[in-house]
Amino acid sequence: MTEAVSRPTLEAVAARAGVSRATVSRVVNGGDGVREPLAERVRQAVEELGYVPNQAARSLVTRRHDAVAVVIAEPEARVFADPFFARQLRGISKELTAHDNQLVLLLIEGRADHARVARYLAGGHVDGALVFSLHLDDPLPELIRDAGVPTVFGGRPGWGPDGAAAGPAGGASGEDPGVRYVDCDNRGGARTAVRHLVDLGRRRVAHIAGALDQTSAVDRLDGYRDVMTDVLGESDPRLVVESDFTPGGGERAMRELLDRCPDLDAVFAANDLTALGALRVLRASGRRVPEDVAVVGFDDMVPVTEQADPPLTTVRQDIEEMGRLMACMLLEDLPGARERDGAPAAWSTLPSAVILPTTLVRRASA
Amino acid sequence: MTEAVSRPTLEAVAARAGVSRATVSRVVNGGDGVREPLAERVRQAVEELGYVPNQAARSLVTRRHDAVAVVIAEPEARVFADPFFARQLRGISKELTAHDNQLVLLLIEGRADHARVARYLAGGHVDGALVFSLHLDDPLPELIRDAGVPTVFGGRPGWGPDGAAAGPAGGASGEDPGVRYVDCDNRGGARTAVRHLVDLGRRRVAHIAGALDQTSAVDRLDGYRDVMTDVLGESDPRLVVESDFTPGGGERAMRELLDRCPDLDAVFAANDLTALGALRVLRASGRRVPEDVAVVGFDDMVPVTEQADPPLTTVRQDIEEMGRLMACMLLEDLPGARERDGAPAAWSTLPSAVILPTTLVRRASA
DNA sequence: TTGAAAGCGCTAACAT
DNA sequence: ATGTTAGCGCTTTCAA
Repeated sequence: MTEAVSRPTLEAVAARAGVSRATVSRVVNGGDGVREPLAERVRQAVEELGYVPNQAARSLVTRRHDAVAVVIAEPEARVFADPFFARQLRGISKELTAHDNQLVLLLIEGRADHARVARYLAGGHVDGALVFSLHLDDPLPELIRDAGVPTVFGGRPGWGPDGAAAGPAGGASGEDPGVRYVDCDNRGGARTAVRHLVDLGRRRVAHIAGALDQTSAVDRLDGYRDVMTDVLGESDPRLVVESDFTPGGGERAMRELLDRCPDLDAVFAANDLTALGALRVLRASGRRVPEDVAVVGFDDMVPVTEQADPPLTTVRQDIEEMGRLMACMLLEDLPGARERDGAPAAWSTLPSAVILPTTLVRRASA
Repeated sequence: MTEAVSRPTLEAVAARAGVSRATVSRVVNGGDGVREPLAERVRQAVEELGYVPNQAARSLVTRRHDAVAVVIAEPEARVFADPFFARQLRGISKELTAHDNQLVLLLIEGRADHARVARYLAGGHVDGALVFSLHLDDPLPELIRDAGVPTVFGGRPGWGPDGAAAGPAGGASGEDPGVRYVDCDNRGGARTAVRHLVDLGRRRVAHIAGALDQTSAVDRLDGYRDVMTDVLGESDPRLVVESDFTPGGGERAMRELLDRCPDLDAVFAANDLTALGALRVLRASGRRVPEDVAVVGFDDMVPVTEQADPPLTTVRQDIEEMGRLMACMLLEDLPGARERDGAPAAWSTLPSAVILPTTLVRRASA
């Protein structure tokens, strides 16, 4: 193995530049308070020696790591079917990179991993955490709170006092004000979708819900119910089936729905993948989409929606932006954020929760 | 912000247990050479104080980080469409976790990021690197070599002397023996796929190749050609189109092929996503699959292949296992690997390159 | 503005 | 088997 030979230290650079370690340190960390000719000599030496600071030594004294953990707690299935996480990661990565922070990925596979992750976070190896895919019974939030690590959640956490999402225009809901999260306007997006179906003249609108132990699924269901009761005075429970955000689940749910209500004329699926499954079953049942049954999805995973047959009308959320914002929020919470980025007078602090808007993307299915 | 108060140090534990720091250190790191009653007292103290070792301090002296970088160099498109990376990451994560190593994710977006990543790796922040998705002109390998970090590649790197993959049964090809990588038997898998089509009686077998700046695409093309020349004495170049591993690319390629050779009776696509696009165009053109045109994909991304219409016959590779093996190989290269895992006498070293077998999964499309 | 010196928390020789 | 001690490479008072 090519073993890295011992890297040059501050000491070495100092010697070469003929200054003290302290001076080199100053130059390396922004160079305030070092006169130009000297600073230049130091930079020279750094360059020539190929000096790179030893992060461990630095962390030891600063107690900062410039690293953030990303915790993904999705047990199996969905992570693979769904480009969702790849997208979020991309957004997060961009933002972290821009601020010279590293991304430590923590994937949770099973029960034992919760403890492992909690220990890691509590161990002070990272400056903060970005946590995804919380399920209602998830032990993680509490463990994290105990760990005392600054944290931002992806998606509204479910343990808050209320089960209601924010209104269409965004703004934090009535949660524990300390909890920071980024989410899209699930409820509002769902309303838009269902309203669209209603505007198309559909009245027997079914909903294939996501896994209801996740707030996104709950909020979308609520949005669906909002419009249905608004329009019809009630929401027929037979038109709702809980599923799991996967194509296979979508198929099963669609069969169930057709069984119960063969005369349904529209379906709002909790996400695009579910819609895909529904589409297949509808086709197999001899129904035409959208003529007989109109279908709307959620997410707008472009490769999925555009390749669907027919191309899927759906509610778009900007997933990458959500990731970026999560990272942004977290970085803001970290000590030293302000100084490090040359933030001017108007240092605008993000609110405790950010709800991104959604938009309806019309394609052929509805 | 809930700010973590200063954690207990070794010193504190030592004081509480009434022993020296060295003794505590020994117990914490495996506890060899500490008599039981004492060791127990130390464990008590650790427990009571909730002591967690400071990784920075430890790294500073051991020069190890118990962290591995995963570098994904896919510019855009594919990462999102394809659950491929999620799967590999899962495999890697499992193996690293099992050996108490952390996963630092480095996503490469553009040209500037190469330098950033190289600097990071050279900076000695991680013990090793797992690198994916190399393209032929990629500057990364060289930068990494210079960085002197132990590295394992995902997929055969393209800069070696030969352009040929290993034989069907696996084994390293004639590369620089120092380069370590894990790949599936792309060429053999392609052969199996095309042979299957030929066995079905097809003779006008087309191939939609992947991006030919990646060895996986080249190897699959080679496998295709192997069989075609074997069966027909030649491989008609008009039956091959280069594409990009995406559904959209698959569509375009399929149209092109139908244009050139309307009488083709089979298609071997470089991956499942490409096959998906091809399927759509074939259907749109009024051709039945598999009656008129048989289609075979590559990868076996189950959510894709099973949901395809008709379900896709494909070549399966065990992606998660590839990830696991990559991590395994890297860990092996790291100093101290042997001692840390209680490896017995027969410490079997993985070969420099591992080629995993593929299997044909028959579904409805061929 | 620059330098000297004191640690940060830990491991690993070396003593005992 | 256990304790003592000397750093690992860096930042950060404090003096000059």
